[in-house]
Amino acid sequence: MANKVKFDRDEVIDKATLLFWQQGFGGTSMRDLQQHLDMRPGSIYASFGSKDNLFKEVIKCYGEQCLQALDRFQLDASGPLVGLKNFIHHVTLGEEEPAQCRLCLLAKTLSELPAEQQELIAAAQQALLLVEGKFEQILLRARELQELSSGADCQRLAKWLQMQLMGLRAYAKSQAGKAELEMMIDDIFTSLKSR
Amino acid sequence: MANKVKFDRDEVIDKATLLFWQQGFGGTSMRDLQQHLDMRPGSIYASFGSKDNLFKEVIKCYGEQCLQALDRFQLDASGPLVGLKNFIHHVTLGEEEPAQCRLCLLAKTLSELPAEQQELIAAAQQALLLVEGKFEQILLRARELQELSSGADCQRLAKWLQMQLMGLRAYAKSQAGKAELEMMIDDIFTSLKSR
DNA sequence: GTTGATATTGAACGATCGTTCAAGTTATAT
DNA sequence: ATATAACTTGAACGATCGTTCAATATCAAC
Repeated sequence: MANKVKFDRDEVIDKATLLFWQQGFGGTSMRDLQQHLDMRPGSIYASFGSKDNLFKEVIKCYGEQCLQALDRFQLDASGPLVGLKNFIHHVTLGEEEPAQCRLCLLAKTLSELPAEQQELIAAAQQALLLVEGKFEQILLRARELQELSSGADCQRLAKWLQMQLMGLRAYAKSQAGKAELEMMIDDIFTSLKSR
Repeated sequence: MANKVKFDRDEVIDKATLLFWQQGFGGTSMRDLQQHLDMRPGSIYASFGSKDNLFKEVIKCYGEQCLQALDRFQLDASGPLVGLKNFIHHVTLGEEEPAQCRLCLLAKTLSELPAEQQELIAAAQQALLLVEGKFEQILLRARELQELSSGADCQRLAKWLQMQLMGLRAYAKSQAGKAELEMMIDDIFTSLKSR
């Protein structure tokens, strides 16, 4: 059934995502990609056009997968805030991914790219906005279910949460203490509820 | 008085810091440095040994300058927490530095470097630890002056503050809204005091 | 089986990377 | 003035960068 000639685009993008995530955009060479994707340069360029374009697709897929993961954690949890907390646990302390991937790829991208790479920066910012929007949706649902006070400004809380998550994941790279991260996650939700 | 032959080491390191800060370690080539430092490769290598070593000195100086800035803001402020807040205002919203420098160079370095660059990573982590220690000192003084509750765990609060600052500066790169950042800084100090 | 379209291959391009070093320049001491 | 030490210069090295393209392999259609 599987087409042996034309590669599986999704699988290739997943592998590229992992590489870029671990090594950054600038730190990942086309030769790295050739090796890990098991593709020759001509094939990569025929399919994606350029390293920039491949990365743009990676960013887009990564953002979509974040949204999907948020939805998945919502379905599996007893309430919106619990689902949110499980998601945060997963991205900061989850162990299936390599250690280099504790940082959000989108934040890492914004941190790394110079101002000239306008298109890639915009792609990462756009993906982050979508995640923030999903946060807001979830928080709105939490407010409806009275997990948050009825006066909570969910848009503001979503921004706050996004900022917290960026800080948490950056801090995880500087001080790996698992127990401290757990405490901080608890603190984040405590401060979230008291607004 | 000034020696015309031997360059001013501090000035050179400051210029290198700015370059690395704006472009990252990997994104800054020796030729970039040669141009901005107005030094030829031989001179740079005679003085610093390698790009890695130059960067290690940059990291060290940057960390020390952070500590000095924290002290300076303490002296200029009416109280410890006000000085801390002014410092945070300065690093997230200060306009003398280029926009690319909103991120902490140390956090940016940890985000960018691959695991193989063990020495540089350790240098950045060490500098971050010193900053966190200074935070703790300041918070302890705030507790003595009853700006914090007598039961406040200042070591934990220092970690919390470090994490907040990383998040704030990362978020500043994704959503530049100045008013939102102001609000978030207020929120950080509100949550700080209520512990 | 032959044909035409489509996809893959890998050698090669010019540019740029971090780094080296022999030659040249400048300051100091006699 | 001259010798010595200290420092700077810039061409050049091999490696690697992102990318191209003519040659080759594989597919579907007749």
